[in-house]
Parts: sequence; C-alpha cells; structure tokens
Amino acid sequence: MASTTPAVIASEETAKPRRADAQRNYDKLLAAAREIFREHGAQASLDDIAKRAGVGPGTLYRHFPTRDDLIDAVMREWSEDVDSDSDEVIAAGLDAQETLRTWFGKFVENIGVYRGAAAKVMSAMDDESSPIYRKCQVLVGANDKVLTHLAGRGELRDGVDSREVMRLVSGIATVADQSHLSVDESTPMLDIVIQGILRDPSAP
Amino acid sequence: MASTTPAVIASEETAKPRRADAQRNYDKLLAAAREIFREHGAQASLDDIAKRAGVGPGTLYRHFPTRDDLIDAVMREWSEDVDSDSDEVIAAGLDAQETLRTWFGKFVENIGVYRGAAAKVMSAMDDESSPIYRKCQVLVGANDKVLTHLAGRGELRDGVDSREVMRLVSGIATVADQSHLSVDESTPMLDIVIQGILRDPSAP
DNA sequence: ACCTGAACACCGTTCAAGT
DNA sequence: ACCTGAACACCGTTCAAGT
Repeated sequence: MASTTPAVIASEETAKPRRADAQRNYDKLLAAAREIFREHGAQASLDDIAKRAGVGPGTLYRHFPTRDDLIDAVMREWSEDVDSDSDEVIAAGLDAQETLRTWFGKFVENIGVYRGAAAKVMSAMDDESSPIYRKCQVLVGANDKVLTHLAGRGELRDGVDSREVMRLVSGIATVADQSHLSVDESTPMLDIVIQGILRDPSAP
Repeated sequence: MASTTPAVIASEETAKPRRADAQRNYDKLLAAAREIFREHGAQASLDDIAKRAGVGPGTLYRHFPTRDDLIDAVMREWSEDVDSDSDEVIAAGLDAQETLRTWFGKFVENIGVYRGAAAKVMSAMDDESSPIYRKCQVLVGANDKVLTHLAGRGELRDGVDSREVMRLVSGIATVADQSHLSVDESTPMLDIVIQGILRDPSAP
C-alpha cells in the first residue's frame, strides 16, 4: 500500500489577488463552464463558454490557458467532496464489502457529473505535466485512505496496490461514462473488482 | 453467460463490386489510414490520410462517410486476429488463471495497436448505431467463448457475466492506452479482475 | 493589468465541375 | 460512377488596440 502525502490544499484561486473586474470575469467563466460542461461534457466548445459568460474569448484564455486548466478549476470543490466521502465511508463502520461498494459507487457517481471527466482523470493520474494531476492526487489519496483502513484490519489480499485499484475504478467510471451506463449498471463491474481485492471470506 | 451468435463474416469490402480506380483508391486510403492511425492514433487528421493516400478529401468521404467507418475497416483483420487468439488460448490447455492471463493480455495488446481504439471499442460495445458495433460483437463473442469454456469446467464464480468482463477489460485497455502503460504494467489490473471472476482455489 | 473582438489557422465536410 | 479541389463552416488561439 503506497502511502500518499495527505493533500492539504489552500484554495488557490481565492488566494491570488485580482482586480475586481478580473475576479468577476473569472467567476462568471467558472459558472458558465460548469453549466456548459454539464450540458455538453468536458469537450464542449470553449467559445460557447466565453459567450455564456459574456466575455471575449481572449479573456477565457487569459484566465485558463488550456482546457485542462479550466477543467481543473471546475473540479476543485468536487474533488473535495470525494475526499470527504472517503472519511464518511470509513467512519460509517460498514463491513469491508459494503465499505468498498459505497466508496467505489460514490467515486463513480461523482466523477460522472461531467461527461468526459472520467477519461481526463484517468489519463492525468500518470501525467505530472497535466494541470489536473494535483486534483488526481487528492483522489488517489482518498482512495488510499479507504484501502489502507481495510488493509489494517487484514481484509485485503496481499499485494493489493491502491494505485492499481484507483486506475481500475477510474477505468470503470470511464466505461460507465462513455457507454452511458447508470451507477447501478456499473455495480457488476465494481463487484468483480471488490471480489478481486478482498481476502477470501473462508480464510479467517 | 450470455451466448453470442458465432461471428461468420464475409469480407464485405472485397464482395462489393467497384470500379478499378475506386478499388485502388479504397486500398490506398486503408493503407494510409493504418499508417497514420499508427503514428497519431485514431483521432488523426482525416485530411492527412487523404493526402498520404494521394486522393482528394472528397474521395475519402465517399468511401468512408464517418471516421468510425474508416476505423471499422482498419479494424477488420485485426478483430479476426483477436478471434483466432481466443481459439488458440482455449486449445492451449492451460489452467484457468494462465488462460485468462494470456487471453486478456493478448486482448489488451491487440486493442492497443492504435491509440484511441480502445476507447472506441469500449463505447461502441453498447451503441448499436456505431459502425464499429459489429466488430465489437466479434470481440464480445471471442471473449464469451473463452469464459464459457472455463465456466463449463466450473472454474468461474457464479453469476459472472462475460459482457461485464468484456467491459472491464476494455476499460483496462483504455487506461493502459491513455496512460501509456506497457502491457506488463496493465497486468496488476488484469490480475485483480482474474481474482474477481475465478472461483476460490480452496473450494473444490 | 485586464478586456475586447477582429484575424488567423486548422480541419472536417460539402458540392459543382470534370472525366 | 467516381474523382477533384475549391469553398464553406466551425472552433481554438493570438494579438493589436483600447480602457
């Protein structure tokens, strides 16, 4: 179980001082991006986002030089939600199987809010140059917390690596996303993974 | 285990009668597409393909109205390779674990030839309107053959659905593709899935 | 320091003209 | 029946001019 440094992140966009109009445009762009991403997925037209925000396209590029920078900003509070989900799941005191079902289910559900986001997270996990990389670290850390908790109680098979599990689950989220599966329809896949990492119930 | 109708497919593109020059252009386009897809992935510029083939862009659209039609054609013999792989694996007489390792490994390796192909296969699996859908049926059928073979020997857990396994493995292939993982680096994920579908060794 | 919007570049797609 | 390539449309990206 690879331990990941706990992700303590100051909210970067509020920390940075900005002129009042710039801040207003930043906020309008983020709100517009959330709307449009929700409607058309993470590959939506950036021009449409600028239009919806009522600013020129240049303004969008000033604040978010690449599409991934914009996605990263949109994902901020969302990744914090996922992180707090992991704490809740651990605190709930469910058995190992239910813990994983709940955790993986929430993960897939959250990541599926924006179409295309799952694929982004999936590939950014191993790409340090991606603006989303740091956000992924939060998710990796949250997942590691849950698995370490179960491993500490001897509930996992030997040699289970939380990064591999994370890759798998984000892969499932991507399948669910691209095939337009509901959360329920992704549980059979999640159950296979859960069977694959839980120690056999027969062994005490 | 859902049984799929065995995929008997006549080579459609040789069956269709064409003018000699049209056939030549068709062949040149396919060859160019294979080259360019191999270099730049399945999202490569269609214009580049037409240029490499030495034909006008209109000719490409005449033969392949959509990008997926072109990908479908490029995948033809490739999907036949995968299908014959499944027969070889079954005939090899390996134990259940090695059978799955070999089969899944070949699957991921084959699907990874063109970047972006795994994602295409993944989403086309559940999309009947996709030109690639039929090709996916070949893969689904091949995978079902292998799993049915193991299920017949009582090696699989109850309730394992080959379609779900196929979704999972194509998801892993997509992760491997987008994260630029080697085949070796994807085996930990495959092993988790294998553990998840194999009956416990302890139970006779 | 920031915004605007015209301008450019790139690429997918169509279609009139040609054989 | 098929091919060509100019033309169009769309969208991401840049940058000179303006505040």
